[in-house]
Amino acid sequence: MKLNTKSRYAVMALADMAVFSRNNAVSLRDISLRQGISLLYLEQIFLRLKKNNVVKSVRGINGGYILVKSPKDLKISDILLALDQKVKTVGCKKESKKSCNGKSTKCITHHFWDELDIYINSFFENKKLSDLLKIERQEYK
Amino acid sequence: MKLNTKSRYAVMALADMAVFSRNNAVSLRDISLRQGISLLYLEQIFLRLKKNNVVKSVRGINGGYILVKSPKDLKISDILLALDQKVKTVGCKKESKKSCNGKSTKCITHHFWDELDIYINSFFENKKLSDLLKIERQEYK
DNA sequence: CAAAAACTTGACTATTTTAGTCGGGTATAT
DNA sequence: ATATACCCGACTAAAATAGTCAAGTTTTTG
Ligand code: FES
Ligand code: FES
Repeated sequence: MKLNTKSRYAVMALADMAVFSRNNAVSLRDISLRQGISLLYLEQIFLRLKKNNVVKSVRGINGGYILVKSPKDLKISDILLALDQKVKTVGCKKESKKSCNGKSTKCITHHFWDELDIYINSFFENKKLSDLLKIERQEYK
Repeated sequence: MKLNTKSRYAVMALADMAVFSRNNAVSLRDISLRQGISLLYLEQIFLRLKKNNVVKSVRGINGGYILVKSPKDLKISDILLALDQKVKTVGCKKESKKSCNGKSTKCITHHFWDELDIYINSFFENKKLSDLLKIERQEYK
């Protein structure tokens, strides 16, 4: 049960922006250098963040990205959602008639995993980007 | 963020045992038929459950497996642990000096993922196998 | 004893997912 | 003009996953 790097880097990059932007756009190049994330990979990630309205872009020479919401209002779940990373610990969909094992009845553990999904998602729902910064600010210059 | 099938099938199979054993050993063949899980795959899973003392085996003709603890006392985390599925949402190890991005300092989001891991693990720590059955019993014959 | 049921074990493999890279754009400030 | 930085689809190497296979051993029962 691992988070993929895309989600992790997204959160990392947005946290970086929250720390280093002073109301101006932050370029991916800077984020890449500070956080040690491949620039090309960041581009791919920010494409989706932009499409899902988490950031907006400024093109041209002093361009970069800007957070749409303030870190206080940006839920971590918004970030994960932008990257299709809704937590779904098992493949079995709530809606579909078919259960995970192909049978028509739900498997014996179905409800349990549902409960787990809700539990984890609520963690991400209740955390804001600003919550990360509070804790890390002392350690990180 | 998905659970692998090994862990899911393990929980499923043990729940099956809890329901269908009447103090006698339950054969993998029966579990396989009831739950629709490949027998060969179950063998692989139970090997580990046995090594980690979650079940014990009875060989020979009316053999099978028996839960070591009662469902009331068997934590879901014990099951996951037996399958090396400790929840570790990011690759970065607590102990190691190296952080996830290869730098010597921990990344800006490190603490957050730590918190998440603890949160999720506590879910598994606090759930017992018997908790699954309570809920499912009505739905499942 | 023989045969069948059921556990034991390591190795092997196809498929899928992940974690990126690449190439060729377009917009804009100076 | 030109450098900087976003834009976007397609591609790929490597790792993880989900499972199979082969070749056993042990124990019960007829
Ligand atoms: S039927 Fe939903 S998890 Fe198995
Ligand atoms: S340094 Fe630990 S998660 Fe990045």
